[in-house]
Amino acid sequence: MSLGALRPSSLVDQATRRLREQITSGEWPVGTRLPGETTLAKELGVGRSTVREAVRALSGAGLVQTRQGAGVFVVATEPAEDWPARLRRAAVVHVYEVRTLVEVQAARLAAERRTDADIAALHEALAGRRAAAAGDDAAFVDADIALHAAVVAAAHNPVLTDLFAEFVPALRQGLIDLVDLLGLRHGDGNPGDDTHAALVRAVERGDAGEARRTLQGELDHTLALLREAAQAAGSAGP
Amino acid sequence: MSLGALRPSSLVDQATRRLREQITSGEWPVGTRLPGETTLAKELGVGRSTVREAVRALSGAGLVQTRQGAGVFVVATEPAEDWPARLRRAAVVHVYEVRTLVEVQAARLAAERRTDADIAALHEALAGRRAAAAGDDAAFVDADIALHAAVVAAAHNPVLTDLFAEFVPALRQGLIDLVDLLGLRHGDGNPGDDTHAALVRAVERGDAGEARRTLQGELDHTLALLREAAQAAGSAGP
DNA sequence: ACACCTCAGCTCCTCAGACAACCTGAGAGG
DNA sequence: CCTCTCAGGTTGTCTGAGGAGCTGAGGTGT
Repeated sequence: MSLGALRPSSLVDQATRRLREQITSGEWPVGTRLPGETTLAKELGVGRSTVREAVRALSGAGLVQTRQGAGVFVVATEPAEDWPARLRRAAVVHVYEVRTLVEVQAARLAAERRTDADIAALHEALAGRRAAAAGDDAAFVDADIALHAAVVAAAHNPVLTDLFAEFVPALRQGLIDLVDLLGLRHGDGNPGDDTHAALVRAVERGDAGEARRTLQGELDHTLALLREAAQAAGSAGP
Repeated sequence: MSLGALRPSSLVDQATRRLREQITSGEWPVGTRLPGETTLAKELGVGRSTVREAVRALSGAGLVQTRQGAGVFVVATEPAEDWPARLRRAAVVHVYEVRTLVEVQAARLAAERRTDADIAALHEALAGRRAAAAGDDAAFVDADIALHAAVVAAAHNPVLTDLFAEFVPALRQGLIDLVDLLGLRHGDGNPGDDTHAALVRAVERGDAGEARRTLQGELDHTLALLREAAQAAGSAGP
C-alpha cells in the first residue's frame, strides 16, 4: 500500500534532485563543468560531503563524470534510457526486425572469426536445441535462443554480444507467445532443425555469404509469421 | 587522444566495483541487507565516507536502496542497463563495427519504406552536411551524424531509431577524435560528399541493394581508418 | 616567434571524529 | 495478547585536515 514518505527526503536526495533538474532541463548542457564542491555546498545550504554524495549518485546514474583536479562534468542529459522497459513497450514486429538485422550481420562476422571453441559451443547448442524439442515451449525457446546467442558470441564483438543480450528477454517472450499461438512444433517434430544445422555448418566452413543467407531466410520466415499473427490478432496490444 | 588511465581508479570506484560484483554475481541477491558502513569500511580497508559514496553510486544506478536506521538493501541485480556508460568503456572499433552493421541494414529498409517527407529531410540533411564542411570539426561531425540519423529514421522502426540514438554520443566523440587525429577534411574539401549524395539518391529511388552497398562501402572505409589509427596508437585502450 | 618548463591556485579524493535522526527487536507492563 | 519503553545499532550530516592532480599564467631557452 505504501502511504508515501511523510518525512521530507534526505538532504542528499534533495541535492541530487536539484542537480539533476539543472542537467535535464538543459540549464547545464553536456560538457558543462559544475561549480566546485564548496560553492555548491554554499548554494544548496548543505555540507560538502552531502554535495559529494549527490554528485556520486549522478555519477552512478551516468549523468556526470568527475575528474580529480579538473572538476565535475556533465556527460549525458537523460537518465540512461531503460532498454528492457523500452523493448517491452515496443511492438514485437519492430523488435524482431531489429533483431534480424543485427543477427544476420553477426552471422557473417561469426563465419569470418569463429574459433575452434566457438565451433564446439555451436555444436553443443545445436544438440541442446534438438534435445529440447521434446520439452515444453519455454525450454525449447530457451535452447533456440542459446544457439543464436552462440552464433553472436562467435562474432567476437563485446558490444554486439551485449546488444543481443539486451534483446533476449523481449525475444524470449515474443517467441514463447508465437510458439504458443500458432501451435508450432507440436506434431511438426523439430521445426527449423535442418536450417539451424545448415547455419552452423556455414559458420564452421567460414562461408560468410551462406551463413548470412541461411539466417536471413529463417528469420524472415519467422518475421512473416509474426506479421500474420499480428494481423490476425488485430489491434490486440497491451 | 586519450592514452587510457595510467593511474588506478579512485578508491570509491574500486569500492563501487567490488560491491557491484557481489550483487551482480548473485552473492547478494535482491533483498539482502548489506553489512554496515563501518564493517564495510574495515573489510575494504577504506574510510567510512568512501564506502558511503560507493553505496551512493550504486543507489544512483538503482541497484541498492538505503533506509536510515535500517541499512542498505539490494533492490536489483542488474546494472540497470546503462548503455551510454557501456559504450564509453567499449573500444571505438567495436562500437563502430556494430554501428555499421545496424546502419547498413537500416539503409536497406529506408530504401523500401521512405516517404516524401523522409526524402525532403534527407536532402535537407545533405545540404546541411555540405554547409558544415566549412565549419569546425564538431559541427561537421554533427551534420554528418544528422544525415545518417535521417537515413535511419526513414526505416520507420522506432526500436531501430532508439538504438541508433543510443550510439550517437559514442559515435560523435569517436568521429571527432578521428577527424582531429588524421587531419581529415582539411584541404580535402568535403570528403565523402559524393558517396553521401549517392546514398540519398539510392534511398530516394528505392534501390535497396544500391543503398546498402553504398553505405557499406563508406562505413568500411572509415572502419579501416579507425583500425589503422588504433594500431598506430599502439595498445592505448582504457 | 615558438616550444618547453615551473609554479601557484584551484579542484577533487580520502580520512577521522563528532553528533543527530532513525529503525529494530527485546523486554516490561498493562 | 497488545502496547509501551528503551538500548543498541544503523544511516545522515557536518567539519577540519592533508594528499593528489589538473590548469593556465608567466618565465626561460632556442
